[in-house]
This record gives sequence, structure tokens and C-alpha cells, in this order.
Amino acid sequence: MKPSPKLTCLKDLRHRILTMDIAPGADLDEVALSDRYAVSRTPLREVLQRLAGEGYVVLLENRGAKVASMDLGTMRTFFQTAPLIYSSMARLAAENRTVQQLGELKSVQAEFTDAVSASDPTTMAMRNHRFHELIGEMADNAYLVPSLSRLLIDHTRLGQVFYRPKAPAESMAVQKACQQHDAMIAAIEDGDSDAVVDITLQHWDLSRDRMERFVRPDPLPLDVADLRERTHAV
Amino acid sequence: MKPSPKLTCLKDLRHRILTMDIAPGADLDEVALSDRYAVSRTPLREVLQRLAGEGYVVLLENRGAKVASMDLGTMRTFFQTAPLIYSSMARLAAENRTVQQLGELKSVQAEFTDAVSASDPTTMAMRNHRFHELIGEMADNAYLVPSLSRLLIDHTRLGQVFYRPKAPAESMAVQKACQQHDAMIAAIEDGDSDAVVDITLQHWDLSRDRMERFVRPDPLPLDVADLRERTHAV
DNA sequence: CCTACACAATATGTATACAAAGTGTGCGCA
DNA sequence: TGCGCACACTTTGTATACATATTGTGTAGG
Repeated sequence: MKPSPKLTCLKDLRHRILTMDIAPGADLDEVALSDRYAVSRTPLREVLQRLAGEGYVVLLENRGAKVASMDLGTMRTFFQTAPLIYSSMARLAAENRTVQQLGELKSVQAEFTDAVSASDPTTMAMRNHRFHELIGEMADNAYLVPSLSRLLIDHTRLGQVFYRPKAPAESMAVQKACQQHDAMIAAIEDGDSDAVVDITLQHWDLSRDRMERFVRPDPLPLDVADLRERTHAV
Repeated sequence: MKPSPKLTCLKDLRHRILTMDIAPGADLDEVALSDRYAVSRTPLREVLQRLAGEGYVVLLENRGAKVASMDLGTMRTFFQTAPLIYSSMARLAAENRTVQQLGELKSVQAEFTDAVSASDPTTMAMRNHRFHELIGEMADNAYLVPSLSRLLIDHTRLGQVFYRPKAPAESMAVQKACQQHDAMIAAIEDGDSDAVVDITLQHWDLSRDRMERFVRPDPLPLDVADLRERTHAV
């Protein structure tokens, strides 16, 4: 039962896009990719079509595929939309989860914790992605899942910075996020909709703070006296 | 500038699925379709992949494509999700619409009114679809649009009954829906978010009532005495 | 020197032939 | 007669060759 090269290609491209190994907005060359994954252009194009359907890439008529970009407009929309979808999904997950899904969620959370301990940012990001994707599956809502998936693509890409803590405060934030995951699992297991929505929104606030700090970091320290001199110098 | 057969195929399949000319759950034969639209299997398969990405069809590994079904679980989710997405989109549309989009919306609404006057159920359904799709475009939210699109697919299919009025009461309902469209346009033009959300929810309630009546119609009139006799007879 | 057009090079889109997987039928055997 | 296996048939998946569109470059003309 070896996995088909096509499926490998699909999953690897998803992975590389989420980890920004392939940058947002980057052009994808069909022949280069079909060469890399040892499939012909026909199935490769089907993979690209599928990735386009999932929101990972955009297809341009007669001008190939490129990775979905993350411009300012996108980000604005992202911050506007995320809490609505995340909280809706959380509520539905608490109502509709199966025991099997709950087990898988715990398993993924354990793996996530391992990655945190190992300080492996990429693995952390991917397992966090899987964690939230699973909550989407639990919600069992075919209409909302596509929205969640698209949000998670950009969340995971934006959140890379989250898992590469520079300052100790950042490291603490990851710890806290991890605890929130545990609390979410508990609330989902209890079927406590209100609790899981509450924790989810806290989780979002934490994540948003980090991301906004990345987008709009603290200004570099200035030496005012020095600045004044430069002004005169010119 | 003649349209490519591929694009014709894509649009026509969408149309036929929405009008249930191709029934929910129906199997799609690649060779039959590629024959019908005069394209080879390669571009046809790309069309199917794209339709799958949009939620019109589902692709089964090594077992072809079938039109997205509308089972009980789907419908339950549909009724649960529609008001959330519709009202969110309405609010965003009022905030983000461009004047050009507003013009197009008015134009589509005029066409819809024409179809109502002409009592052309299929055209009504398709123009109603386009009307709400446009509101999605106005909302300018790449994360929510896929959810709206999927809801509209099922709404349009389910709502066919809406536009084939049997009783005078049904005909009145269509008139009312038409007026609500006008009210939505006015509210969107004014940028009155609260108003458009309010009207949108009323619009949903109207539509939902009709659809639920279809799903769970009034029971057939019984002659109780007669029923009793039958019971004894057995 | 800049612009515009033409042609070459590259990349995408389509058709067709072939391979592989799935499905149904019929025959043999218990 | 019922079950199971094998083989043929149908359908889907992949590779490759060819057609078409886009892009870059070079040259001629203003």
C-alpha cells in the first residue's frame, strides 16, 4: 500500500505552502513540479486545480498557478472574519463531535505538545493546523468547513512567527496556547458549547496579539539627539 | 471572441445542476459529457475538478464524479447555517459595495422582476441565485464567499419549488421576496448595515417557510371515520 | 534614442493513446 | 442451488505529443 505520487505531491505542496517554504505569491512551474514529484503534467495540473479549490493557490488563465498571496486587504479580512468562524465551529464541534474524533484530537494535541517541548516551530505550526482542522471536522458542517480551511491556511502562514519565539514572553504565549488547547478538548468532551466558544475566543485573542505584533512591531529604539544631528547634517 | 467550449461546459453544468436538470446524487459520465460539449476528457476532467472545488459535485477515487447530494443531514446543516452566513454577508455588502456592483445588482434585480412577471420559474431561480451571489461579491470577503456559494447551490436547488407556485399564497410570497430584494438594494446603497441584516433575515424566514413546507408538507386530508374502518378491516 | 512590430522561445491548454482499477457476468465446484 | 473465483468489459487515471497563447528580444523605423 504505497501512497500514490500524486497524493504525495498534493500533501507536500500543501505542507510547503503552509510553512512558506514556497512563499505567498510565488509562481508555480508545472514542468518543474511534475519533474520533482515524478508525475506527468496531467495529474500535476489536477493537483493544482484541487489546491486552487482549497484556496492554497490561484489559477490564472493561460498564465499558470501562483501561491495565494497575503496582501493587506487579505489580512484585514482575515482579522475581521476569524473570530466569527472559529467560535461557530467551536460551538458546533462541542455539539457534534464523535468519540473517535475526540480521541484523534487528543492524539494530535499530544503531538503538538511534543513539538513545543522540542522547540520545533515548523512541526508546531503544522500540528496546530491539524488540531484546528480537526475541530472543523467535528463541527460536521459542509458549508462552513471551506471558510475555516481558508482561514487556517493564512493563520498557519501568519502564525509561523508565533512558534519561533524570540523573547521569553513569546515562549510563555505558546505555553498558554497549549493549555487553551487542553481546555478546549475538555469543553468539547463535556459538550459545553458556551465554554468552548469562550476559550476559543481567548485563544484567538492570544494568537491575534502575536500576529499583530509581527505585522506592526514595536518601533526601533531611537536616539533622539542623534536624529536631530542627522537632520542638520542634510 | 467566441467563448471556449470548456467555459461553456463549466457554466452549463453549473446551470443544469442548479436547476436540477441533473439530479442531486446523479453520476456524471466523463465520456458522455466530453462528447456532449465537444471537448476531450482532459479539459472536461478539469471542469469536474473545479466543480468539485466549488461544491457542485463530489469526486470519488477511481469511481468518477457525482452531483452533490441533498440528504437529510445536509438539509439540517443548511437550515442551521444559512442565517449566519447570509446576515454576515449582507452586513459586509453594505459596508464594502462599490457603485459598479450596486448598478449590477439593480440590473440583475430588474431581470429577476421580469422573470417573475413572465412566471418563468427556472429563470427566476437562476436570477435569484445571481442576485445573492452578487451580494457575496460585494461583501468582498474571500473567506466567507466559499460558504455562501455552497449555501446558494443548495438554496437554489431546494428553492425551485418556491418559484413554481401552486397556490395563490405562494405567488404572493414571490412578490414579497421581490420587494425584499428592492429593500435590500436600498439598504446596501445607504450603507445601512443594520437594516440590510434585518431585511435579509426576513427574506430568509420567508424562504425557509416555503422550503420547510415543501420538505414537510401539510398532511393529506384524512377522513377519520374512514381510517377507523380500515383499521377494523385489517 | 525611443517606440513598435515581428519573430522566437517558453509555458499553458488539448487531444489521444495507453495503463490500471473497478464492476459485472458466467462458469465451476461444493 | 448457492457461493466463489476468474475473466472480460467498462471506466478512470496517466503519459506524451501536439496546438495555442504569452512573453521576451532584436531589429527597423521614426
